[in-house]
Amino acid sequence: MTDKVEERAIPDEEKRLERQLCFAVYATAHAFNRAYKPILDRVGLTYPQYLVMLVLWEKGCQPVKTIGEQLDLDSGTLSPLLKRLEQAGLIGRMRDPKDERQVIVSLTDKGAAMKCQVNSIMAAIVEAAGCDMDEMASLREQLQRLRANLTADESR
Amino acid sequence: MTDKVEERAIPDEEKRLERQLCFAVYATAHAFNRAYKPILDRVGLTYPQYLVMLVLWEKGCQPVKTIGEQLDLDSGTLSPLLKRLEQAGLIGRMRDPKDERQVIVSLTDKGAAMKCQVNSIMAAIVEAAGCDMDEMASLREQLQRLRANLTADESR
DNA sequence: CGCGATTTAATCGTGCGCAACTTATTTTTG
DNA sequence: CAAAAATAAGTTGCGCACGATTAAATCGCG
Repeated sequence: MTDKVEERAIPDEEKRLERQLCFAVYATAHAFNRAYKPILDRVGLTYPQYLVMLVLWEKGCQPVKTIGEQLDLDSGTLSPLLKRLEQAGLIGRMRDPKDERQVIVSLTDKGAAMKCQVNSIMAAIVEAAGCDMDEMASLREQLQRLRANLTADESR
Repeated sequence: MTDKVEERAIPDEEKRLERQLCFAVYATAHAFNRAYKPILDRVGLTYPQYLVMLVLWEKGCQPVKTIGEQLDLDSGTLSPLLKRLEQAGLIGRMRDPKDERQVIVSLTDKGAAMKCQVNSIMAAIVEAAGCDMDEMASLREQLQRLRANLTADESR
């Protein structure tokens, strides 16, 4: 009733470790978000919007579908997000004449021009992360593997 | 020339790497969420709600503030979340008589009983992650360091 | 050719996550 | 002691995420 605290302090080492990994990913994602926020606020983007812009800067105009595949997001998330980017004058959207189901997302001049600012954004984050390149590469690879495992498992 | 494509494909090695790390964390967090979802659906919890329950199972009843410190969440996130857990009959909330500003969150019998189910939940995720313990420990440590860097930088 | 199945976006409802603000209760301090 | 500052929780507004549904266009198969 008041104190059943005794046996729950260290339930099981392996489970404890697992908890900390999933939580570490969760909390680090939030920390990244917070680190990006003040920087992205200056250019008027949210972090997911910035990711979409990165895709467009790198790969050029493309349908909503392929953006979603690269970012692992569906139309339920992307449609309103893209609408906001369009209202901000950074992207344009038009139906593909070859396949009217698809909406091709393209950069406006304003959106393309914003690419110049990406250098200072990334530099600020790299500094905030405080990792050397080897560390970053190693961490990224491990996360990619973990993510692949989790995603593969999902299909069962 | 043909170099033009290469130049565009890899604008700058360091920046490209950074993009992949922040995105890797972002996407892995989503992958964890999706991996947990079908499992947690069965017990009627969301992933953040599960994290709150983990804190309560481990440390016992405590004020909203300390839950927030451990999960890095503020009252704006926790208040409605705790309200839902209360409505689900898993936790209770009452003002601390010693300091009426604080609300002490406690487990109900139903909430405490749910702890038994955590074993199968964690086992399923560990299997889905497909990592051995060393890998998990290493990854967790790197993420904790990264998160600490990002958070420390924030205060500047 | 026609009609059902599939594909692509958009919409809706729910639940975070967080900044900004509000309210209530200490705590500090002049 | 009383006014001001600090603290804890809740509320509001906005923007993701995502499941479920809808609508339109295309594909495929008889």
